[in-house]
Amino acid sequence: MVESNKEIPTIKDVAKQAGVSVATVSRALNGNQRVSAETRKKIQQIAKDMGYHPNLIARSVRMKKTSIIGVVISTVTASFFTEVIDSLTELAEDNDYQLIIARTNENPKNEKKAVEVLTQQMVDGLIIATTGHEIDYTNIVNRFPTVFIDRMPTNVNSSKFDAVVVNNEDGTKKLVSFMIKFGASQIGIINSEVTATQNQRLNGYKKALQVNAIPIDESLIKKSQVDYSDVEGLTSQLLFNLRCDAIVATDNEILQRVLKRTYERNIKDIQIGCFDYSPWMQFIRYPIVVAAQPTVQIGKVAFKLLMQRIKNPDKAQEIRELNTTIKIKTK
Amino acid sequence: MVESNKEIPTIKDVAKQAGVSVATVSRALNGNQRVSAETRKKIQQIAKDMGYHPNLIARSVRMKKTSIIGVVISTVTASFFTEVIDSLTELAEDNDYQLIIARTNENPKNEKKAVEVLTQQMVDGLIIATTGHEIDYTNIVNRFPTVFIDRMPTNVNSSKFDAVVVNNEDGTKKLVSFMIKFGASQIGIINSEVTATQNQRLNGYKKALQVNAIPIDESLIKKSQVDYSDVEGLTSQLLFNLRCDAIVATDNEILQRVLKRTYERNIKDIQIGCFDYSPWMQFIRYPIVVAAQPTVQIGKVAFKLLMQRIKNPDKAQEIRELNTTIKIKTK
DNA sequence: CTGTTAGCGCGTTCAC
DNA sequence: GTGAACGCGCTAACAG
Repeated sequence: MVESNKEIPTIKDVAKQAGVSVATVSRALNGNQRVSAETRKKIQQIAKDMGYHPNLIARSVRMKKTSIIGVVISTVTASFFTEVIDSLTELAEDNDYQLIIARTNENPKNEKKAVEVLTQQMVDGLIIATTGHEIDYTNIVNRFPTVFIDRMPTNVNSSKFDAVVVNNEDGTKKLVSFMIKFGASQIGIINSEVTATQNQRLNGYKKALQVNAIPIDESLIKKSQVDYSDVEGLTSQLLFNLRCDAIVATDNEILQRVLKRTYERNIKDIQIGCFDYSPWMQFIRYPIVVAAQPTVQIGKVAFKLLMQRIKNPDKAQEIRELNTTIKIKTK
Repeated sequence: MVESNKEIPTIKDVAKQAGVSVATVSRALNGNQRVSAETRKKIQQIAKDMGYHPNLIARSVRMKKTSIIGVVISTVTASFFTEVIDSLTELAEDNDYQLIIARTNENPKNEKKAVEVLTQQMVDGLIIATTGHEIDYTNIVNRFPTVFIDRMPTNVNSSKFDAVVVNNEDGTKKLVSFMIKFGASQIGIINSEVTATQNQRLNGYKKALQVNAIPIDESLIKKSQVDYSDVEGLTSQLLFNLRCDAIVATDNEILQRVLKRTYERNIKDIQIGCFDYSPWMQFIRYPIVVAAQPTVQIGKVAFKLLMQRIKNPDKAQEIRELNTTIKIKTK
């Protein structure tokens, strides 16, 4: 067993080995300064031989730039967020940034803690999917370049931030209109009421009914518990008591529980509407209309806006609204 | 619009405001030293009023401890990895660590780059799902506490690392045995050959056949392209030319393409075997046997082993092998 | 072209 | 109990 040297060489070690000052090493390795080609070559060789790599943390405190972006999301296990993160990760790699991801599980306390830790880490910027529960982001956005995604903050007395959101209302509106076109007449909806997003989706449902001259029946509108424990029961109500021929599930957690019940009860004919496309949906028994969120695009726009604000913290605020795409599986 | 002060207060600012030295502020805020209760109270109050938070980056260079763990995985979009990451995130939160996640997309070049960047960030430890393509980790594991997950490194001349892997061979062996028990006799398998993991899964398939006295027919063993472009064609071969009544897909990417073809061709009776459970699987038309990997457990064990090695870098090597759990959907 | 000096923000001697 | 001085590893300013 080779007992390798555990010490990590510093710029000082390289300087000593090369018989020059640390400043010269720094310049030689960072390229952009004037150093004789000869000494540069020599220093590069020695650095390589010693396995020297600059300590990015030390550089960060000196440069007041960490090249780290803090990302705050609800959970990594939801496809919407994994896809956004995947998109952000790719952009980060291309631009030499690192991502630190924190999750809230929709709990404002976790969100506060997450933002606090990230700012203490001196991140160069923040990308946040806020729970929106009255957290005051005024000081944060004034000090750190910040882009909100998915949901707008509700309580910020500053315009020094950007945002990229999805037109959820329009999404459900298109969604439900398609379902009606495909023959649905008694359409139930189950949402979860946690976020503003969810309410927007409900509004879209109502608008679609209005546009199609279908009266809004409040008994067809169900809100589930935050832990989704009652979704299956609500599904039964919609199916059997209220004779629905179609159900809209406003997110995938709800959708899976709806399907669990309809499969159990061996329901053959029902139309399903939902948000957030997953490739698994093509194997579901029913016709299904999906409002797919532009996750990759959200990542791209958020990253771009963040880069711009990092470059110019006082630039004008930009709020971008993106649209969903409807995907249809007709049985 | 309130124009808030953009400057982030440092320990120096607090000291000046309180009329004490920075040393006293540091002591007062970090608790553990001897400071008069009076001045401590006062300093804490002032710090709070000023919105002071310690600069963790600066602290890191001083303490030679970043409280950051680097995680290297294949992709964030695969459920196996998201579940492991979710588990790790929870443990990190509980222990005041941050996670920086880098992805390889199974490309050794990306892996090398990722590890390089993370070590330059002076992470306190590494958790790595290596592509296993001959990367020499000797120097890395000698310098940084490292735990490998999912796959063992192939080329390390040191035992200063730990690992937690899954018994893939046993997984497929159990999986296929169940399929046989449920009536399958002509069982095809499609795997992707990229990683050692995949080969182990193939071996388990062969062992299961042996144990059940079914001759191994090499023509039923298919390896797909890395981009999975030929999976659907291979599925057709297994179905129509080779008359399979069961197909094993060694990961979810393959599985989805197999299903795509069987649905297209309106296949009614076929048995499916696969790795990595997803809740969506309960809505698939066919009987299905899944070897579920213990993702949460993998995260827990990996984190624990890492903590132990951080505490004692010279401790004895531990290689943990965990088992899959079989989940069955009988139509 | 290169070395010396200074300082980023912090925690820790070592005096008083 | 408190302050002055030092150093973590690095880059930038100023000399020469």
